[in-house]
Amino acid sequence: MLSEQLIVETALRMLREHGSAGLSARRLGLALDADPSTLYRYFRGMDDLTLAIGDALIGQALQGWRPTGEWRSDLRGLGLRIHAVYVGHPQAALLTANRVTGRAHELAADEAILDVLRTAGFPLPDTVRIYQAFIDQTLAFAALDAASLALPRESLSADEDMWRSTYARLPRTTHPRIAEAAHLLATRMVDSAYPTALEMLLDGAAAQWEALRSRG
Amino acid sequence: MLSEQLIVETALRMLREHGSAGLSARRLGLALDADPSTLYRYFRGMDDLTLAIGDALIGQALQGWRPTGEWRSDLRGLGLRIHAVYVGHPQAALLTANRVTGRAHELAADEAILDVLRTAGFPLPDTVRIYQAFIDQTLAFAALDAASLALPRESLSADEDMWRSTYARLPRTTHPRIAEAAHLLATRMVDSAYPTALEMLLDGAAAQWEALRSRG
DNA sequence: GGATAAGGTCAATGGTGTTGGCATAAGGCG
DNA sequence: CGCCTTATGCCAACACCATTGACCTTATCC
Repeated sequence: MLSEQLIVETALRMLREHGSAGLSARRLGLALDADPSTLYRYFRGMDDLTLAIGDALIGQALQGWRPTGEWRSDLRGLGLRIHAVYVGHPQAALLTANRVTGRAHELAADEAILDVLRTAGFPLPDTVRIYQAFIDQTLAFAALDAASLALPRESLSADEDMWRSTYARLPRTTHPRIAEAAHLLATRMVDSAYPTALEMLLDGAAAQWEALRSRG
Repeated sequence: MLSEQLIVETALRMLREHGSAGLSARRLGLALDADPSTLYRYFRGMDDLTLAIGDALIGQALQGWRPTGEWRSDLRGLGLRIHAVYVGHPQAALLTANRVTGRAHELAADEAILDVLRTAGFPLPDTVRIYQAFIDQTLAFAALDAASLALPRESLSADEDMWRSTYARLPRTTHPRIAEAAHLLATRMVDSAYPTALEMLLDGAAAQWEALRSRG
């Protein structure tokens, strides 16, 4: 009746509906119509469940992805996919974005990224360096963007209101620069800065590739 | 006897010593030799205390900073200072890096960044865009770098060990790319990728400044 | 048909944030 | 001086949390 997959799916749904503080063994058991202690038959604890949720996100990002052979568009696609899935599950992303799960889907993603770079002809040291910069930047922006999406709903303290209640009402005498920019800061971009940053990173990698190519 | 500042300082010390899960109202009260409920005379709740901790970090980063008038080095200095303070308090950074406190020091930091750009002659829309990219990138990397420093100590699950126990032992048949890179991945950089990414962002801003200057 | 093991329940333990009521002490003011 | 107000701290309690060990089905294999 119960299964690891069903539990993870239910947990993801609860995170979406009740916020990242709404996930607890008790509530999860209630949603599954099972005793909370039952969950410990499938996971060592809530932390283990958290890692499983994170791995499910990565798996969802990689689903259906196939390398094209053009390393730049492949990396772009992988980064945007991972970022999109995390932003699509903000509460879950907050819990998992900075964890190393070591589970199947995460390993597959790392293998895929490394394979794209190696197949393109990058030497091993450069591959590892680019890989680290690429995955770190992707997850860092994913976590930040997820946080701004997840926090307003989860808590009534609502950081979002801060922009209207505090920033927009600061007197020009004490904070002139914020005051003059208030109307622009209030309508702050919902679009993430990640795509731009990703393109800049790919530019750097391309320059390196050209340098290698010219030297032979 | 008690004071807001004393409570925040004690909380920072507890976070450093006992990890980010070791901060609780009860333990904090114990460390201050006061009843947990006393804390609610100074803060609306633990979330309010969290925001105060975050603002203390920003205040620490700005302490002693003065603008030189050269916008590029000013921004670089601000970014590196903020990043360094967050990485220096990893457990506290994890709790606060993606929150908007709306308190005095945060407002001062935002005012300082905006002032640097406006004084340099950037138009208002460009100023706001660069400001957002700059602060988001700084905080995103700060949070990610802090996470990798904070997690190993806080939990015995130790993501750090994952690299040795899992990644380094993957068979070449199923994960050839990880296997060949394992020795490089194991000795992964302790250095953050933030300085490089920051310089790239400043490059972009400089290019924009040149374009504005050539047009008049 | 009986042993074995898996899957689920129950009750209990020790932790958490938070609240309301009560005590005490300090300071302002007639 | 005496009183009143306000601030500050303590105590007891509430509702929630993760986790565990003992128990009870139920199905499956030999």
